[in-house]
Amino acid sequence: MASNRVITLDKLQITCQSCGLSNICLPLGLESEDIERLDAIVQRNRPLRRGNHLFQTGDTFKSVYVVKTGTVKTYTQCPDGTEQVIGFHLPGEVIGLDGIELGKYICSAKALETSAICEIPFDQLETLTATIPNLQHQMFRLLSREISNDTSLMALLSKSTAEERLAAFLLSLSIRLHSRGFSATEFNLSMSRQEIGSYLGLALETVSRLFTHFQEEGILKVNRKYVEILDLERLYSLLSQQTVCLEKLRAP
Amino acid sequence: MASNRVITLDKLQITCQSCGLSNICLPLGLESEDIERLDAIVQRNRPLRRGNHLFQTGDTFKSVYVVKTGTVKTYTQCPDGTEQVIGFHLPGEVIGLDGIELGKYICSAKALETSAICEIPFDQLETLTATIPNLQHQMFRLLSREISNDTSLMALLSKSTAEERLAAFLLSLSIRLHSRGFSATEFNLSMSRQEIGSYLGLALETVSRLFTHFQEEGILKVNRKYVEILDLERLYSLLSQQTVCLEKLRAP
DNA sequence: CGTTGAGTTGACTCCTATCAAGAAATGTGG
DNA sequence: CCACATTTCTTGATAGGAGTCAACTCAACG
Repeated sequence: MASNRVITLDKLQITCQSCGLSNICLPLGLESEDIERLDAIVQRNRPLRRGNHLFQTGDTFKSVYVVKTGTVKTYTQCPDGTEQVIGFHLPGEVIGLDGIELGKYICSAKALETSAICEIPFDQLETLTATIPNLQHQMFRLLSREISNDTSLMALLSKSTAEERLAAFLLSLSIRLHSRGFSATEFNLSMSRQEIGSYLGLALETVSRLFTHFQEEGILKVNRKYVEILDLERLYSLLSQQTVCLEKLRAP
Repeated sequence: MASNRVITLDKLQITCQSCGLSNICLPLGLESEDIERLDAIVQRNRPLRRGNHLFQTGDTFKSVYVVKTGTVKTYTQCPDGTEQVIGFHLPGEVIGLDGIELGKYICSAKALETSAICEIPFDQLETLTATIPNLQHQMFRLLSREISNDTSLMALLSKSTAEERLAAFLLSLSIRLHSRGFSATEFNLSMSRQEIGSYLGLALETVSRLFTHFQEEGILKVNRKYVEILDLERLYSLLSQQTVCLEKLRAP
């Protein structure tokens, strides 16, 4: 069942640039003709501008999406009107998997900055997975990873202090950006303090205070949205106490 | 692709009593011969006694499990030794899906009381899903549901007060037990205050205080592990404010 | 019948939310 | 390009919810 022609990372990126899903398929490898078949169903829509929605809560589930560039946040609206941020999705990450169960999206997805998104019609993907065992396995892995990530985040939210949460958040961003070829130590936050707070279960003022606190400690250099991590070790050490190992915070 | 012979609930339960997975497959229906094939790979091991492990963190992932009777908790060990409860799994619910990604379980699963568990070897299941499109779809749905549930729980943990958390927890139990034919208003808690607290991100003392508080309010009648919900409406109204709709808390 | 672990209750402290005001950046229209 | 409006961010003061520590009760079990 294992592929006899395993594609290397470089080859894969060239062959299937359009869809981050290929990265997920990598570990077991897919035959190049299979990659072409996957590539064939991937739609490249025009870039999504800041503030525009990819889908909204309740929309009929039709596709999963892969972020190519930019950042997308997913969120739900609480009964009282406030929004609850579910996640931030960076390049290479997949959105919309939670819509499979009920056939409609249970959250909304909005671009935080101009973002290029690939769309993969799910019925076509399912047809493909049924005929490519490896792809099916990678899809299961992808879904399983989502579950693992959520589990880690739940642990973080239920156990940790504000300081630990923000440290974990920054390190998660660092790791994920680095894995996509960006700098691990300096980046622009595309989300507001409010959105970070909502995601981490903190008030926006607390987030703001922690940024200045980390800066005073010499751990960060913060200028509005621009963050530079000066002392990665210290940041890591902040969550060594109770927090589940960060390996699990590594995102899709 | 849709089945021409849709199995009814009764028929299904008789045909495939051994594995709760069939309940998940219901919505789209499976042909009875397919159900037999699914049934054939399900292993019925001897019951797990209280305190015994189904698997532990780091064990090689081989199977997913379905609780038939009893309760199983999943948890991880924090670096400092304390345990973080991930979930409580009631009859009909599936365990171990988070192990797919890395090929090893990322949490431990332990019986809270004597429990009957079905084991489904995952490689065999994958072979089957590749040849039964409906089953593949149901597996995707099952994984997607896990993600949705986790999302709801994250929202609960990051936004809600202790009161809302415990109310949501009790209602979740109520709904899940009821859907399996048990009473929605009275049941035995198979987990300790400590474990509830860990799951909800609260101190055990807080959980205890809330139980007495709910009792004083006439919402519950509590006797140690035995809980009777006297006023379901009031319990619901406690989480109507910010909490994401409970529909999502309904578990696997 | 003593021992052990779970659960309850109280007192106190601390973390973080909330309220409020000001500063900085961003956007808009003339 | 500049003044004004708006949003975002920062910082301070205050209060409340939940954690922690500690003592006590209760049930289970040998």
